Amino acid sequence: MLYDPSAFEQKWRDIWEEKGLHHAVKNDKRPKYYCLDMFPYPSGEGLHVGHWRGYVLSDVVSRYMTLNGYQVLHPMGWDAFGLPAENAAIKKKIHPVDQTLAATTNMRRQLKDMGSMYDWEREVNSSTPEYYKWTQWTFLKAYELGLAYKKDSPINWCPSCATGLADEEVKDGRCERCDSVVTKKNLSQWFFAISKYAQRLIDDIKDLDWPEKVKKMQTDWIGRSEGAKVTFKLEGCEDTLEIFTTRPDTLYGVSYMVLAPEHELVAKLTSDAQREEVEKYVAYASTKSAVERQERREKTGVFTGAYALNPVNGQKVPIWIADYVLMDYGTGAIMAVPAHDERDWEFAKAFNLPIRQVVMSAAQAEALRKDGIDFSDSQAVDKAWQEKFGAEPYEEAYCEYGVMVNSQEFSGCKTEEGKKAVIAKLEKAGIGKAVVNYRLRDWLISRQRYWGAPIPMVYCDKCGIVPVPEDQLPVLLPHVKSYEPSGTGASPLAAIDSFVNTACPKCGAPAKRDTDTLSQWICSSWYYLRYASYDCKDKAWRREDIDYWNPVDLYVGGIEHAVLHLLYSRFYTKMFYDLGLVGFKEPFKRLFNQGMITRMANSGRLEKMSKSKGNSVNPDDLVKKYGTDALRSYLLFIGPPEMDAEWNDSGIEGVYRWLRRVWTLVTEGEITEGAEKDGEVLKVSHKYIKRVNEDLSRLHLNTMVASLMEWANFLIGRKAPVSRETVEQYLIMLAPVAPHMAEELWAFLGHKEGLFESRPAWPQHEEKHLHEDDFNLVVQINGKVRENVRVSKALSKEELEEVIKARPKIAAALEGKTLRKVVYVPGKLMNLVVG
RNA sequence: GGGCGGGUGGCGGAAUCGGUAGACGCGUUGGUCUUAGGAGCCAAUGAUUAAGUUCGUAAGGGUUCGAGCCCCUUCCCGCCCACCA
Repeated sequence: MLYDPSAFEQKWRDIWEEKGLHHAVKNDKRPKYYCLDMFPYPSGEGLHVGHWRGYVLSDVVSRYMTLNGYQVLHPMGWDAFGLPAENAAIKKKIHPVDQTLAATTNMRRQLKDMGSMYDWEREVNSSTPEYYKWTQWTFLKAYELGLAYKKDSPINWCPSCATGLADEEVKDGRCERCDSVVTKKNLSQWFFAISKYAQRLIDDIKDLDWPEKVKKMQTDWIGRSEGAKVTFKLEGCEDTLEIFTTRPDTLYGVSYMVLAPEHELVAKLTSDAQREEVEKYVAYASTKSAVERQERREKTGVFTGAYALNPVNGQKVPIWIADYVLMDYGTGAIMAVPAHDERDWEFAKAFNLPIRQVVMSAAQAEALRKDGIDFSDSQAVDKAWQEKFGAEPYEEAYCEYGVMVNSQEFSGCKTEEGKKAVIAKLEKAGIGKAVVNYRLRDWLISRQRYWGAPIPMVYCDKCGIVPVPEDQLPVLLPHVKSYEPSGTGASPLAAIDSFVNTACPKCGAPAKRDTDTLSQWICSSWYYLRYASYDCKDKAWRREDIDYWNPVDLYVGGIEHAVLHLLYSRFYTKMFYDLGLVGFKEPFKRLFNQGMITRMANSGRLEKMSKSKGNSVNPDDLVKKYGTDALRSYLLFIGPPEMDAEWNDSGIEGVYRWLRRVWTLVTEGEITEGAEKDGEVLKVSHKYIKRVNEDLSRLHLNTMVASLMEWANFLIGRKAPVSRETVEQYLIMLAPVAPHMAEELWAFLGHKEGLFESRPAWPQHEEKHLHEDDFNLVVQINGKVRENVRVSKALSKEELEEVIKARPKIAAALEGKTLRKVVYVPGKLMNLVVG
């Protein structure tokens, strides 16, 4: 029979849909498995084969789990709000609602063509009022918990997207979406206090079954560092200056201070003589974007004319301003220790500031120890160090740990211990304390764009900021013709009077709505909960639904979300946990990041597949030519799923041929009824059953397909009848990869009920079939393979030695040599070491 | 500059533990079938050699009976972070 996938693939998709096989229902007799794909944004360009890679992987797992008796939830939906969708709509001059509808219609059709077992009844679309009503509700919950606050501050501003951005959305000083250089803008904006959760986000990630790379990226992004806050007195001024340092042990080496140009004390401190120069520098620094800052590595800065006093030795040190100190990290001010910090070193060199060494290297300490210096006598240490090393030229900053020197009573103390000792001294004096500082900053969630969920807040002259009561949700996004961003920092919604003007929910007086919309990252921070309780009308979710389905067992998606979506979702889950709304602290138990599909682009380089780069491959054409099963198989076979893989147009031919050969074997070969009786077939089949199961459990789906190919090659190559049992085992294991063909052949074998409907037992290998009396002994001489000998497993090492020594080839090699050693790896290899 | 991955035939990639390097597939070559073949089927396919052999996992060194795998040095590619005090 001819292998013609177009003749049956659609038929089976219709049958699965008709019978509701993909609809996940709670079933307490079966264990549940929640397999989730990161939902895509509805792009007018549709899906290319790069998108399919992750979806095929999650579908194979879902189908595998289904056939293994699990109740599987495998949903799909649309991350429809947000910049990409809105920009696409603007470009096409259509309304985002229409653009979304057109794109989802096309993409849903494409996803159905994949044969994925998505439960379409649970489909969500984040841009529908039914969904964003609850997105707004999550904002109110955050507000209720004190996690949402409004702040007037300089924010990341993308001039091209005309909206504020969260720190996570800025990459290399550029907008993550459009690559424009990000600037700063002063706006009053809503933030989520994600930094309050910094420690919990670090602690709980450790136990997750996630790629170490992602865990590390996220942990580094949160950026915990331990150190001290130290208060410096200022000369001739009542104010004090607070700094953060991770090296309190170098406090005696401070030779100047630096404030960020934006620091609030700058104006106050600056002397009249320096004022003009300082103001010029502040103005200059404010115009520089993050990108420009990176381009110029030479240090710049200006002396303020003011001095601070070192709290431990009273030394007078000059205060400078420089843009290498960042306003939004630590306290926006540092103590500079050029001898032991590279950046301070460069600055001190550039401006000829003093450099004082207060840490000696481990080598220097060792030399002093050899001289018999008593490290508990700090004066002796200072004296000895001065005599031996004091005159040594100092070529660069010494940033390692070592032993303190020139540090009064701390000299001779190891720096690790010195940290604690210095902090203790500062604490006692009330001018410092140990603190933990995080790099993670609060999450900016206001967007000055139209296509998002309106922030459910009202401003009343009398009552101030008033949250919209839950029963008045959703705050509907008005349907308007003109929605382009204003670019001024005001949201397009601000120009719509009927939207802006409302009554205060508290006092009823005329009031105004917040006109910004919520970042689309909020929509995707809770959708995995909505899938579990998709039909709940009066709440975001029913507790019993999420108690059954959540957390997600396997989450599949791209690594680009390592510190965006995945961080936000974890934060949101912890917030819900604190509110008692969910019973778990982490949303995704296991994470899998599929690699990109690359292909030669217009640029002449291998690049990630995308329509704009001119290197995308449309799955629709391939489905037409080879069928869905072949495309699915090729996307698995192309390489290790977690690694990038290069698309090869002729690669799909290979898997297509394999499927066709299997098809021919079943439809044209002779199949004997009943169990497998041929010992050779049993042995080989069970070897492959074992291999396929191992590959599946480790998600090595490329070698899983290779194993299935080898198994088929064996069965076909025998040119002998195959038993029904073996064929059925093969089809069941093929089913997750090529479900349509597996079903069609299952029916061909006479089954009345479909394969996925009846869920036949998943094959497990039996050790007894794998047992062999003989094995291939690899014979090596001095580590080089000389021969392969078929021998009995019953033979001892000594007996085997006799056997191989009798082989002419080996005997010849041993002739005239002394046998020094025999290494035997039982059941595998024997190495004769001769000299 | 820092961190994390990688580097294996003409190509994509195999190789659970340190034990036959190159599975599987593409491509190529030859054969077969055919009116035809850009279909199918069969066979060969790391380099070298007439063969035995020898050489081969980015380069160099080390540990080991034995190294793609472990250790050291260097080079190249990718990703992430980047003046984070």
